[in-house]
Amino acid sequence: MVAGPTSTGPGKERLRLWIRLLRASRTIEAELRERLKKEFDTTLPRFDVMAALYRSPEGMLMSDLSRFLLVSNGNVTGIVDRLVSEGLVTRARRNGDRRTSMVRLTAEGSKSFAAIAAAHENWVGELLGTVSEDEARRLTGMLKSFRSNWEGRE
Amino acid sequence: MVAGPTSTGPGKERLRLWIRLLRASRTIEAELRERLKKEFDTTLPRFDVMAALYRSPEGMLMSDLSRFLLVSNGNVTGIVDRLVSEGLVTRARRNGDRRTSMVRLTAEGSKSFAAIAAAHENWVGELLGTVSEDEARRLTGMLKSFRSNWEGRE
DNA sequence: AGCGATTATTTCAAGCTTGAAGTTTCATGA
DNA sequence: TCATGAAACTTCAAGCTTGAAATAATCGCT
Repeated sequence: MVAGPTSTGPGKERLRLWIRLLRASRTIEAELRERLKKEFDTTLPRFDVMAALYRSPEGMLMSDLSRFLLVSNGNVTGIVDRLVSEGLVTRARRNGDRRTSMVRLTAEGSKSFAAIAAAHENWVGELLGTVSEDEARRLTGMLKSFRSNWEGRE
Repeated sequence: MVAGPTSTGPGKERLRLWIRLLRASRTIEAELRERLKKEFDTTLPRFDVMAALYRSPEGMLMSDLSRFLLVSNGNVTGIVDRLVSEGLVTRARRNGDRRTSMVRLTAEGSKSFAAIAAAHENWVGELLGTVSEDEARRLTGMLKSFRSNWEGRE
């Protein structure tokens, strides 16, 4: 996924884009992962789950989480298990539907996340520092239109 | 890594870009992974290693591979182990430095990769079909300049 | 020659990830 | 009511991933 196209031709331009896209996100992701580990002794998947929950104080279902984070159900189960055992989130059984449980940040989890998120935002600002504000806006715009087109496919 | 910034402000534009970048690459990556599995019964990491080797008929060292693919040494060991056991690549001990071995595609591996790569290129063309050729070129350009700035940091 | 540092690689534990199979609960229509 | 199917979730095996520790071979220096 990281090697480039070996020749020129019609479909090559998009392949080139894909390679670049992947290398950029892997590079940044690796750097963020390393810093999360070193500075906060946590991981990217845990951060992702906490970020989602932070936006939803009322809580989220397991299936909400997996849909939002673009990962499988079984995956979320494991990550939430670990977060629960660390006291950062809770699974609250509901009265209505006993199959489901609302996952929420604990007070400690919320406090912990706020601190990590602040550092995270600064890191991203630093790592993407060479991209100008204007360029960032244009890139974001293109990626956004890609996304909405994607969602509207059969 | 997938949730968005919750407020507006100075550093938010790059954070927004990062979120979009990550969601786009995860989306495409998931689709490619699924197709590689279904159509060719292989995985993205195996494909990546084979793609790197395909570009270097003379072979690559394990450390060349891990550097090129942006993954750890131990990681490559496992993937190459599996490719060797499938008869797709070989580890050739060298006369000179007995610590190292040249990893090469076998004839079967090379043939197999060529077929997969052709399908892969078509998939990427399809998945990024909504991005115009011109947009693709501009996006690639921005990502390329990000990359070269990145490499030039201390 | 020999010793300490460096380099290339493997091994390992812990955690992430998927997809498939299994469990429990709910909804629906005969 | 109650069976049948759908929905929410968990479990599991296999593979990916990292970072640290262990091995082995080479290099540089005296």
